[in-house]
Amino acid sequence: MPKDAAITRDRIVAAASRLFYGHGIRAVSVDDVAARAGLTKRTLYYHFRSKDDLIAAYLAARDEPTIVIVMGWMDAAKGSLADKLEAVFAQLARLGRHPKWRGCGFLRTAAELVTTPGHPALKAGAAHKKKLEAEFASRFADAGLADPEMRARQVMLLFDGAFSAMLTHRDASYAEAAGQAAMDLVRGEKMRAVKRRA
Amino acid sequence: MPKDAAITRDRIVAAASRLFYGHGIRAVSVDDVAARAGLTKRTLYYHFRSKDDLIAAYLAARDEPTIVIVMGWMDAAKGSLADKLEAVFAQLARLGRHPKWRGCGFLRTAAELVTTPGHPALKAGAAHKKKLEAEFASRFADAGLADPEMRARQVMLLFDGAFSAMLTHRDASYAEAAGQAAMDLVRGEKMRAVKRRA
DNA sequence: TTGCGTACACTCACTAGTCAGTATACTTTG
DNA sequence: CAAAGTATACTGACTAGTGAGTGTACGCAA
Repeated sequence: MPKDAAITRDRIVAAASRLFYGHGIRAVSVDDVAARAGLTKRTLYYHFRSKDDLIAAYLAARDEPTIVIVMGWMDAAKGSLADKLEAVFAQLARLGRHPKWRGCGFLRTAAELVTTPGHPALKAGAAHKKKLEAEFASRFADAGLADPEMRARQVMLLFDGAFSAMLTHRDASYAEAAGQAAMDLVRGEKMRAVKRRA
Repeated sequence: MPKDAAITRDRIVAAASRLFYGHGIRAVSVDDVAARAGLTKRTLYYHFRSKDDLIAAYLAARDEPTIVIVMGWMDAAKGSLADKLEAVFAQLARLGRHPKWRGCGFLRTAAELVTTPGHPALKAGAAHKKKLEAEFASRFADAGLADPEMRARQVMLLFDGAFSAMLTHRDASYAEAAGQAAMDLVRGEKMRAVKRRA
C-alpha cells in the first residue's frame, strides 16, 4: 500500500520538524528522529536517502504553511497598509513570546548549513523568503504604494531582523520596533516620486 | 613565563575564530582547532576548560574589533546622518561580496546554541548587539534626531536583517536595500514630534 | 510468491574530554 | 654557587560514547 508509505513518511517529517526546529540540525541525530517517530533508523533510511534529504523535506514542509499564516495575519487585519503591517509584526511578537519559539527555522538552517552552498535545504529557504517577499510586494502594489518591490524587500529585511534580534535578546518587543519601522516606510509614500537609484 | 601562555592562548583563539566562523560551531571539533593552532588537544585543554569556554572566547575576541570597524565606517563617511548610514550599509554589502564571508558570527552562533539558554557565548552576542545599538543611538542623539533610541533599534534590525538576507540569498544587494530603508527612517525626522507609543 | 515495509545488529569514523608523563626554566636552599 | 625542588607549558595515547549509514532477515499483503 503506497498510502501507508506516505503516512510513515509524513510521521518522520513531523518528528524531524519538531526536533530540527527545537534543537537545530546538527544537534539532532537520525536516531533521535527515528525514535521520535516511533520506528527504527533503518526504516527512516528506507524513506529518505540521507539526513540531508530529511533536512530538505523538513523545510519544504514548512514553506507553504508559513506563508499562509503570515499572509493570513496581514489579510485579516483591518485598516491601512500600515495598520496591516503593524498587525503582522504584532503577531510575530506574540509568537516570539511563546516558550517553544526558537526563531526562524529557515534562517537558523541557513546559518548552520553555511558551508554546504548547494544544499537543497538552503535553496528551499531562499525560495521561501523570496515567495514571502513577493506576497508582500503584490499587496503593496494593490494598495497603490510607490515602488512596491523595494518596500517589500525592506519589510522582509525588518522581518528577518526581528527574528534575529528576538532570538539574540530573547525579547519580543524587537518585533514591535520592526513593525513601527515598517509602518514608517509605507506611510506617506503612496505618491512620492521614485527618485532613488535602482 | 606567563607571556608564553597568553601568546599560545591567543593563537588558539585565532584558530578557533577562523574555523568557528568559517564552518560553524558544531561542525568544528576541538581536534580541528588544536591542529590549526599547531598544538595538541591536550594543550588546548590546558588553556581552556571546555569547548564552551573556547566558543565564548571566540565571540569575546570579536566584540570590540567589530564595533570599532562598523563605527569607523560611520564616522569616516562624509555628509548627513543618512549619508553616513548609507555608507555603513554599503560597506556591509562590500563585506558580503567577499568569498570568505559567512554572515554574522554572533547571529550564527545564537542560532546554533539556541538550546543552551545560559551559554556565555549567547550572553556575549547579546551584549555585543546592544553595544552596537547604543553606539548608533549616541550618534543619532548627537545629530539631533528625534527618538534616537528607537531609530537606533530600527537600524539594528535592518543591520541584522541584512546579514540574514545576504546569507540566505547570497546576494549583497540586500544590504543596500537595507541602507535605503535606514536612510528613509532618519531622513526628515529631525524635529517631528514623538507621537508614537512607547 | 513476489516485493514492500520494518526491525535488529552491525560498521567505522569521529567527538569531547582525560591519564600519565616530560622538557624547560625559574626558585629555593645547603 | 650548585643541587634540589617546583611551576609552566606541553605531548601521545587513551576512554567512553555518538555519528551517519548498511547488511540481512523477517512478516505481511496482493
